[in-house]
This record gives sequence, C-alpha cells and structure tokens, in this order.
Amino acid sequence: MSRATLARRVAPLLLEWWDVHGRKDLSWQRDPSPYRVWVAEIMLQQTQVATVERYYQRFVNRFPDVTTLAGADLDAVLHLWSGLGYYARARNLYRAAGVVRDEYDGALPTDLDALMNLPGIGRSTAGAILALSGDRRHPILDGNAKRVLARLFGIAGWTGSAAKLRVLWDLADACTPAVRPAHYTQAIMDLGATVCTRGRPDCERCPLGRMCVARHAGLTLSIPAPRPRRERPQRAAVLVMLVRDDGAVLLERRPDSGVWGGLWCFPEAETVAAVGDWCLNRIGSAPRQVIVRPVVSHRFTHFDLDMTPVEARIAADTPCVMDGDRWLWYNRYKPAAVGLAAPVARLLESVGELI
DNA sequence: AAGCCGGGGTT
DNA sequence: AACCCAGGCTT
Repeated sequence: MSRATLARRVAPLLLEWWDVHGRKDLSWQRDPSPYRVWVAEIMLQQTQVATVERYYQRFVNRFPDVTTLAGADLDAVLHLWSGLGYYARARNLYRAAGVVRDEYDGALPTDLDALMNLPGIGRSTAGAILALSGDRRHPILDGNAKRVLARLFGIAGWTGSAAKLRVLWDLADACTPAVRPAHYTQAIMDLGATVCTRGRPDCERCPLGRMCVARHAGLTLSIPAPRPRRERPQRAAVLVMLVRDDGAVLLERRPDSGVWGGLWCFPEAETVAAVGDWCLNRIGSAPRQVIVRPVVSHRFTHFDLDMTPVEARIAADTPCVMDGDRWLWYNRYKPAAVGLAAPVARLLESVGELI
C-alpha cells in the first residue's frame, strides 16, 4: 500500500476510535477557547498531562484571559509556573500575551504564520491551537504524533533529525482530515498517550494496527529510535543561605537568560571558604554562625549540578543595603509570589529546621 | 543542523 | 538508572 493510500485511511479509523475511547474531560477541553488551548499547549510542551493538570487549573483561574495575563507581574506568572520547569515557556507566554494585547486587540491571531511569530509558539503548537480551538485543518507533530506516524509508516531511526522531521511533517499533513480536524488532532495525541506508547504499545487495541508498517515488520519497539546519547557534564555551586534570626532568607533574581531564568535563587559564592568574605562584602559584617549543609544534587537534562548550601546566620536588625529589584528577603511564613526553582523551594522549606 | 532548556513519570 | 514527555529558541 502506498503511503498516500495509507494516509487517506487513517482519519476515519482514528475518529471512530476516538469517539469511543478518546479523552474528552481534560481541563482545557472544556471551553476550548484559543487562550485556554494556548496556555495548555505551552504547559504541555515536554511535560505530561498528569503533571500539567493542577498547574493549568491554578493558572487559568488566576489569569482567565490574555489581558489579565499581559497586565500581571512576571513574578506572579513565574510563581504559578514554579515546579513545572522550562521557565522560558512562562516568560515567552507572558511576552506573547503583551503582543496579543497590544497588536492583536487581545485576540490570538487565527493565521498560522502570525501565531508562529509569537514567542514560544512553533509550528506544532500553532497547529494545535488552530485545530483544537477553531476546528481548522492544521497538522501537528508533537511527541505522540511523531511516534504514531513513525511506527505507522515505518520511519526508522531517530525522529529528531531535520530529514526525518520533513518526512514526518509531510505525513502529518497528509493524514489530517478536512472534516473534524479538532477531534482528529485530539485523537492522534490520545492514541499516542494511551495505546501507541513508547514502552508497551497495545497493538491489539490499536485502530491502526492492521495497517501499521512497524507492527508487521516487528519493529514496534525499535521505532522511534532513542535520541543520540550525550554526556552529562558535572558542575558544582556554593549557595549562600543568608538567614536572619527572624527567619528571612536573602534571594537574588537570576538573569532572564540561562538556567532558572527570571527565578529567584540563593546567591552564589566561589567556594565554601569564601562565604565569610561574601558576607563582609554584601552586608559589611561577618555572620554569627556558619553551617555547611549536606550537598544537594540536582539533575538537569544536560548537566548535573552539585550544590553545597552554606547557611550564614545574622541578626534580624543587621543593616543591609539592597539595590534595585534584584534582591529579596524571603519569608517562608509570608512567601512572596515569585518564581522559585524546585530545589530552591525545597531548601527554603528547610530553613529553620536546623535552628 | 545541532545544542540548550528542567522537572517528573515510567520502566 | 535510563529514557522520555502535547517543542521551541539560539547559534
């Protein structure tokens, strides 16, 4: 069977399957407005549905529309994103909300290219927004669609290379129907998430099983191939946990670019031995007490970070000049609504436990 | 075209 | 412990 013939047969089978087995109760499926679908699609980038659900509810409750989001503080946006990871997504979403408010009168553009020009929205996310919120015929190629199509058409190898992506996008376009594109888009994601899974695909229950090239060739588990391995460098950092006797902890805002961009973190010192000097430079006096805490290891996608938290205790009335909006005395009992990376939040929770 | 960005789930 | 997940941006 030619690929074109195979592609034409996909949508009717997938839609029939989705009508019975598809997901229809996800938060963003109720009132699937462009804004709500947009927020969901951004949160769902590289993040699983189960993780997103509770973040999504809180986010759209606090920021129910583009105007509210655009008018909020970035700190408040990052606050509700804390723990979800990939914080550039939140910064881009916030920036894009400002553009939509100022240049599109508060309504997301319905043109694919205009959508893709907004920060954080690529081809797949733009297609998903238009298809799911407007029932417009635009293909998507997220992780689920990639896996389903690679297996169905027998596209061997890693699906991330430019050459494979070109082939897969063509197939995605060929499979997407003109009728019920919204349901089809949801269906191919649901099939990938619940039937055509990476580790244990349930081919017996797959509506496309009889025509699946990978299944007939016995290649289901080797398609798609895992991404090329890369070594993970080891890094180390010394975190200064400057704690006042009233429990407040000094945090510093990280630069917009780089790891944990725009989030608040403990200031860093060169070495454990340099923490005393760091305090002298910063607050003009030595800490009453210094406690070297056990190393906290954090594993990023691309490197491992070993953090040595050094707790330095100072009196509550120690004078300390804080220039600009780069410094913050964080009180865990009256927490500021700012963005905190997960390991930082955990360390803040532990302040006071060792007193 | 390849590298970078992060926390959590699954196996 | 390894691998992946409703990807997009930067270089």
